[in-house]
Amino acid sequence: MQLEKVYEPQRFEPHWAQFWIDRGLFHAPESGDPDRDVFSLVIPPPNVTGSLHIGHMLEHTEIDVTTRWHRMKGDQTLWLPGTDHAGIATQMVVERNLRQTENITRHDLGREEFERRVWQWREQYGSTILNQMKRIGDSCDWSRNRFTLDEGLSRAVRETFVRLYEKGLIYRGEYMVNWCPSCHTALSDLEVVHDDTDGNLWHIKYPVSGLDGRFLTVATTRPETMLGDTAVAINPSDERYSDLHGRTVTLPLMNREIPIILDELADPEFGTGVVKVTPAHDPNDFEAGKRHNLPHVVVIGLNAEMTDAAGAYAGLDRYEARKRVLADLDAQGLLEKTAPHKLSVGKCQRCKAVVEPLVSKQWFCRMKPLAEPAIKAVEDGRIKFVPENWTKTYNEWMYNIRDWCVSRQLWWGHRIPAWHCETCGEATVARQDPEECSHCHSKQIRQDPDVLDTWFSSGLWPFSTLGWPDQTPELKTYYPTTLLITGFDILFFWVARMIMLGMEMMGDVPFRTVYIHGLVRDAERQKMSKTKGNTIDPLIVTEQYGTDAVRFSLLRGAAPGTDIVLSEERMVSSRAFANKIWNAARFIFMQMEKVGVEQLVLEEVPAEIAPPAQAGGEVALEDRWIFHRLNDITARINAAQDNYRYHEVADLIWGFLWDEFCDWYVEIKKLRINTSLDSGDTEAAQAHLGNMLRVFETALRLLHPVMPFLTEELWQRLVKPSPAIPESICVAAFPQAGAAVENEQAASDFALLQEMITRARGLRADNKIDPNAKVEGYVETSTVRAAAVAGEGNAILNALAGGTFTVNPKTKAAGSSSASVEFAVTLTLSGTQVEAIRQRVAKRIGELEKVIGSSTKQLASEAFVSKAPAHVIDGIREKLANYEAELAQQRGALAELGE
RNA sequence: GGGCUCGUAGCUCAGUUGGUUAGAGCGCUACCUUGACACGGUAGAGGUCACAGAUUCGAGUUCUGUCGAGCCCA
Repeated sequence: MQLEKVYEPQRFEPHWAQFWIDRGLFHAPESGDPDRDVFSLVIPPPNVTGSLHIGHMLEHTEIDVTTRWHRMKGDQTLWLPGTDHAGIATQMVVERNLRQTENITRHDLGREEFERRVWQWREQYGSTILNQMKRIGDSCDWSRNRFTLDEGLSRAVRETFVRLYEKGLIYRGEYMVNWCPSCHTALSDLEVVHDDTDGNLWHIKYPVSGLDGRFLTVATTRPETMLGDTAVAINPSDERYSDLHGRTVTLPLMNREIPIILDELADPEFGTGVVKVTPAHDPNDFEAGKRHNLPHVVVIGLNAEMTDAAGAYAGLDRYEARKRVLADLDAQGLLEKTAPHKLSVGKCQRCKAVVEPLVSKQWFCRMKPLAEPAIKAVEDGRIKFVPENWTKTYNEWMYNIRDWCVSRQLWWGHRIPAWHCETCGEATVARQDPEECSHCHSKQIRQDPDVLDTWFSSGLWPFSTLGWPDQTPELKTYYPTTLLITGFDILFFWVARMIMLGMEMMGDVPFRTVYIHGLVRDAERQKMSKTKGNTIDPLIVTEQYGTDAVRFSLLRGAAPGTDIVLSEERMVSSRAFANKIWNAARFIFMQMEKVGVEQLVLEEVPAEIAPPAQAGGEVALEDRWIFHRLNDITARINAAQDNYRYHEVADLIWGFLWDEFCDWYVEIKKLRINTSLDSGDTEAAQAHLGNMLRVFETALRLLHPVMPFLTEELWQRLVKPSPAIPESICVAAFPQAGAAVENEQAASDFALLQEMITRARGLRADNKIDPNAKVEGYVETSTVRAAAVAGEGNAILNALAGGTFTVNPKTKAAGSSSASVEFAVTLTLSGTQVEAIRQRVAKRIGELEKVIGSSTKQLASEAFVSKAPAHVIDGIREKLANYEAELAQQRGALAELGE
């Protein structure tokens, strides 16, 4: 079988993506198998309006790697996909569409027709991201795809709302909320983003009534709200104003008498110590207003325009009103000063409009009682955060939690299941649409027009997607889910709420571990954003470099707790790695052809690594070594997977395949197979090839979770299909380390051989020998082991160092040498360039003297010898002896050169 | 104001409980188109681990402080 010369992922990725889905390889059965562990995970549901961005790609890569690893380990594995309905975002998209195509608003259509249009839109575009996920190979159980507005999930939302209402955890009332004047809805605190902005602090003089010429100066950042002032406050302890207690001031521009109240709200240290109080337009003032029974004067309306109560300013936009108010105050000599001031301005997360604090009637969810069990679940370890320092952030927020405004004035979402009675004014909250008021039995009821915050339904995701409120087998099998992988930006929005609602509704945690991934940044460590134009489109780079290379690039940076730097360079090098593997396979297939082996025939695909076969009567050194190494990285990769150390998984497999397998093992097998065939020993050639195939096949399985496409393509070509063999590498056993091939002796012997080869090559380079020229030389050994290794590895040394080396010859010709602890390798050369060698040897002697000095000093220290553990001391003694042995040899070599 | 994270090779980053001469990728230098691969090979250069103290026989790793960068909450 011939492979193309260069790795071209576009040729096979779409094929395998479809293959996995067609064969149902990611399908999770509804019931548990008592003999297998269960691994379950729900996707952080992407926004239905969205398309895949690089952040998703990272998140999905980490999820997919973990999921594929568990599946291959034999766990009963479920990755449940889906999308959320994204109330505001979706409504905005469809409204924009209506405006552009038909020049109408949703109000022109009416609620019912608008909702129909949104569903229509969703049918047409809502699967974009799901299709993209299929293309990049996300190993989801697509038969369980869910949407937050599905019938079942809507039932879950309704059940939850009613239960919480019945427990008194949901209430309705007039409170100050964050109002987005552009989206026309209330927002929760979390949906408001704060921007530090340059503004002004305006000092305004309010005349004190009855004291001619006496003023109280207030400082404010929002002068337009003064029109709604119903008091000014001073601190009760502030002696500057103690004579004004009980008096009133005249509100400028409005000529309204308002009281001077005593309240802690006024900070004597800040500004003049006097603050204006506008209960209808500021959350702190709202509270103060409650304390002092102050009236509310609403001067800014839902459109951010001044209301009739604003008198002469009625109808103006809030910022226009600000200008006019300031101008008028100035004209009356009441504007004392304007000082630049930095302030934090709340904006709508969605549309960036400046949020207006307004009093309105909304539904709230009481958080404290829900937070308690959620705090406890993390405290006692039933839920673990990775990295664990997120626990602190989580606790911080949970301990200071405030009630959650859950109603939204939108048309797209779960309608609040409450009916208001026009007769008695009470609300009926019910699981089934009621016919009459449950309080007075009036038929004059109508449903609350509001919908719920999208996060309310997302908060139920880990169990609503499994069928709750029905007690389904899936719920029993897969809840609590094993793991959640998500970003820190939705820790409060989503993770915390899932924990609270999971504890409340299910009586158990929604997941046992929360892995928080980092942020993808560009090569300059900048956040990626559309406005900066530095985004990397995963679909484009996937086409360019291959999905596997993009995944690999992301993973290599994904050390827990760090951000991920992604650059073209990285993807280029990952693609180079993929190409390297591709070409290793290409070489292997060529050898198979040469030896007459069509495909790798396996009786099974075992998890544990079995010992290599003998070739020519013995197990070759390189086989003993590579199987040991394979076993070692298998153990390390499993451990790294277990601890979400994705960067380590990637690095380990890279190092093994490139540095050990390709650079050493394959080079040696090249020699072995050729030698065997040249001498007509087909059996030996087959044995050598067989071992190489087994190592490669096992490595492909180790690599599969990380690079699913490339490994599937090669595995399918390599392994001969049979009923005993899985139909895909994605369900073949993940390798497990065992004692059978552990061989520390082979590891250190091979390392010694590598050193001989490297030193011989170094001599070639130092002496500027033509890389194609064959050299002559010899190896002298000072230990029994080194002699054995040099003997067994002689052919390898000759091949890889390009020459003929004898071992411990009786007569030695002069040449340039490189000496190590256990051996010296010498090139016999005519016209040796001694100086280069001399310099290198001298440098090495310097290094050795330095470390010998520090080791000797350390061993001479009474404190060290008496307190350090024995193995550390022994280690240093041994090392010191080695240094000294090598130093003696180096000095000898230097002396020879000097002659 | 409170909290979190980071400062290690030219660049981007690893370095799990303190322990023998601190690693990788990219970049750089020299040489090599050798029948898997130039998306390659071989050899090499490059680091006072931000700074100052402390603990310890021993600190990139622990503690305190300083400086610098970023993020979250109020």
